[in-house]
Amino acid sequence: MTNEQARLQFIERMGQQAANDGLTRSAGQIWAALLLSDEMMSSAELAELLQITKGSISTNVRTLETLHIVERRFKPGDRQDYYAIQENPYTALVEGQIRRFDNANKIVAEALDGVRGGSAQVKLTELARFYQLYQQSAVGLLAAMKADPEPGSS
Amino acid sequence: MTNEQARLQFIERMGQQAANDGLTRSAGQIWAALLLSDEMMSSAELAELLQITKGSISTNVRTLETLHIVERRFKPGDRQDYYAIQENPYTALVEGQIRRFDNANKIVAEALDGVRGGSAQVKLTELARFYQLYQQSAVGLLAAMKADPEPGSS
DNA sequence: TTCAACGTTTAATATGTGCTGAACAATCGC
DNA sequence: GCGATTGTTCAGCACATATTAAACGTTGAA
Repeated sequence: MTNEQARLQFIERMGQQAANDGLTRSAGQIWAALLLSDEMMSSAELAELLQITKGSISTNVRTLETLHIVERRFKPGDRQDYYAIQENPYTALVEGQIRRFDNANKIVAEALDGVRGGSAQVKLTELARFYQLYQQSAVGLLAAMKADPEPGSS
Repeated sequence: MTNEQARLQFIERMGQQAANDGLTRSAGQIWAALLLSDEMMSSAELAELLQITKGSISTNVRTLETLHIVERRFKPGDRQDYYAIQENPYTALVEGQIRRFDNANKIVAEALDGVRGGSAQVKLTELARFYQLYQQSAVGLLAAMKADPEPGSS
């Protein structure tokens, strides 16, 4: 398999994977393209490479920005916006997951407050325990990632 | 808030949460209803409580079965199928997540094999490292859950 | 055998969502 | 100011998916 084929395949697979994780296929493809690129890329370049309209690039890049995966950069004297992968993109993802566990914990805690009944209490407590363990695990992961920042060569 | 209101609210919220996690709203509602119920429930009971047709109950219960969250039970001399939450429903969820990380790792590993180019190698290695750390975290969580099986009272 | 009850499957419908293409706003060079 | 370039927004369309309603197969009782 040529270098080019490997790149296109990776872009396609990241698109599929993103679509399974709540993002859009285009967002995953943009992510992959920026991972593979040595330089930051303009939206025109992304649109040409991925065969996506600039409108879709705009919206998808915005969601990747809010997820702190992609950041917008500028070249002096150049009106175009450029995009690149952020410095530590994955800590933000784990932090987002932790926030979601917070929400889940709230739901279960409120249910435990208001619901009476024998085995329901038991099973809700099990569910709450699961969410708490999962959250602790995510917090530990985040700490490990921050302790070992994988200092990006450059 | 009455006991009944708290139950309905929990069912509704679990439905929303499930819809955000790749399941359907109905699947989340069935899950919640079985969590709250002291006894196992028939599909007729579920359909009546959740206002869902028996067809939808059938398909959604099947997906919950394949996820090892719900199991099908029978009463002697009763032709109806009954459903209940499985014994340790959450270990199976973590195991599923671990399998998904396996897949992600494969994608990145193959990309690392085939892609040449300066910073791409670095960033792909970072991504691989992230997936590996995340997977280790999930494996640790699974071990913790199995070590502390939260022996369901009864 | 016949009928009733139950679970499954499937076609049709409804609903949500992503993408496109065009209109719009903003900015820079001339 | 004017035209060109760029990013954003939005209506319309296309597609995927969940739900329903009905048909079907199966099973058990009379």
